[in-house]
Amino acid sequence: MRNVLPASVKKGPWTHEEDELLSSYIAREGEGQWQALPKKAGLLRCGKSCRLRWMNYLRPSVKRGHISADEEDLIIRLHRLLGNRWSLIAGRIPGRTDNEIKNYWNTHLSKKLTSQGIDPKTHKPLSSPSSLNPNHNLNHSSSSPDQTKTISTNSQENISNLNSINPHSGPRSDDNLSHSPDDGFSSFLDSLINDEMCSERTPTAL
DNA sequence: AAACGAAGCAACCGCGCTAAC
DNA sequence: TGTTAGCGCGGTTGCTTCGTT
Repeated sequence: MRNVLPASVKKGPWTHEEDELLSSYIAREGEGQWQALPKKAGLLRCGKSCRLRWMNYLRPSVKRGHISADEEDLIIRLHRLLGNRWSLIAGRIPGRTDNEIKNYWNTHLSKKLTSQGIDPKTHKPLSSPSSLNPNHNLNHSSSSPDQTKTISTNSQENISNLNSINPHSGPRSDDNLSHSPDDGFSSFLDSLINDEMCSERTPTAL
């Protein structure tokens, strides 16, 4: 019933012409109506593919390229707080998309933390008994299906707090790249990040 | 210079949530 | 109240590029 695509729907890498069609259509008509968009824009893509392409690549506010040390540090802190909630993390880093952050984490940061002796899932020392989980004794088996579903205890606690503050559908954010720094959710997240920074500097304060 | 493997990244897939009917 | 369609998210896949032998 869902996602039944006509055989003519194109897949694979986007061409420059397709990008132009999509960008010009959204410039004229705006975002939304993704299911109807491909037909109206003259694209042989599914709506999902169009949305993804726009969100992750074509949108003017998307900042592509090198991730700075500050951004990297922020990603690590946010991941410690939120776990694999990439859209939430992306929402705190202007111009970065959830997909980009997810990829960067999987290809760079998880390895970096591991090389530093830190479990990238729990953010605890790999040698610490508390970080040992019977489900993932083999730290290098990154392709293990259950590994990706695991969220640290700290993260889960924080997420439950976040959900209670942000009651509309928990992890969802209306716009990954837009910010509303005045709302309670955002303030709460800021305070969590600050707490993290303080506790790192004074570990005994825990 | 060619072959091979590893790493990086764009894109796809499946699922869950929500709003509309 | 139940069903359906649309949207968005996280996980995974597969292609491309880069590095090593």
